[in-house]
Amino acid sequence: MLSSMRSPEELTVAFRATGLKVTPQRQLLFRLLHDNCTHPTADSLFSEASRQMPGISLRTVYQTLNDLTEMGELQSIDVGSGSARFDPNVSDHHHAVCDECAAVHDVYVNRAPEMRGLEGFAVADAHIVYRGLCAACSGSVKR
Amino acid sequence: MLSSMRSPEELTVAFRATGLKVTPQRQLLFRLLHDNCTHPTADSLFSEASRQMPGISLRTVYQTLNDLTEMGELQSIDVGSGSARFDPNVSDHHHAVCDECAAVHDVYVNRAPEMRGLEGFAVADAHIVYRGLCAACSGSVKR
DNA sequence: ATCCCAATTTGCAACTATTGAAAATTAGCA
DNA sequence: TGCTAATTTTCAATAGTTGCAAATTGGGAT
Ligand SMILES: [Mn+2]
Ligand SMILES: [Mn+2]
Ligand SMILES: [Zn+2]
Ligand SMILES: [Zn+2]
Repeated sequence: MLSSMRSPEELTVAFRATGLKVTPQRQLLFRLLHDNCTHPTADSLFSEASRQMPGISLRTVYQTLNDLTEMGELQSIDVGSGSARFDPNVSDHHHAVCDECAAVHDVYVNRAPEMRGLEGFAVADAHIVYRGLCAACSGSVKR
Repeated sequence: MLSSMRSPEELTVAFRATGLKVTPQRQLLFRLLHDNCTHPTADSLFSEASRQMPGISLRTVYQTLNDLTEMGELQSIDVGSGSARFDPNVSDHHHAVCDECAAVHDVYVNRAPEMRGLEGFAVADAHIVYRGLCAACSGSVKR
């Protein structure tokens, strides 16, 4: 059910097995993404990566994210915030975006909703984006 | 229920009442958008507008679309196709995007799905994007 | 019918997110 | 230790959209 990206160690093996090289840049990104539930953007990952490896290029971050996505280790999601968010949680789930702090949370729906207007449409995928205020932000309402 | 953008005539009155001018450019866009269920992009509207009014600028199209959106006459939707789609149907509904022809169809859901992971999240809005093959495209599958 | 001026349009530069291309570097094997 | 294909870096280019300033104009006032 919960299908998560493989660990840095497993990815190292998997990459080499496919003829892909395991570079320090890639290893760093494996680590930054592992168990990362913040739904980071390429740029936020680049910022953190730069701190740990000054000189790493944004292009490499994009490249690696795209590679991992093609391999099915990552999911690229679009919540309408302008830039893609990357998600090591590749299980079938949805997202809630806070209008205040922009945090992205996972949402699991049990049963698909009944819909009208999809007669004849062969649904391959459905993604729900909820917007509103997260628990932290709605708790700290200024009133 | 079905809340649609007002007619060109009604918008003309509404605009003037607000101190906004009714220019030929705006009138043209009022007409192009009225009853338009194609979920057009700014650029597709610009193309059609240019045909009827050579010289109109893309900037004006964006400006007018943004104004109408702020006024609640239009809805700007993001189905992940790179550019915003504008929808004169401002009722609460969802969308199905064809992976083959990129057409965007309206979808109405009766009952919201049960979800998990939203404890404490104050949902202000939810939007579902379905992807797959539309009736036309799944009918003409090449096999 | 004309004036006037705030609103609008236009033209174009700037901006953000992402990708393309080519040169420089390097992982991993022989 | 060398070799070479894979990777990284650099930087230009692209798409969609917005910012800004100069030129134009709708529509009320005269
Ligand atoms: Mn997620
Ligand atoms: Mn619609
Ligand atoms: Zn929040
Ligand atoms: Zn189709």
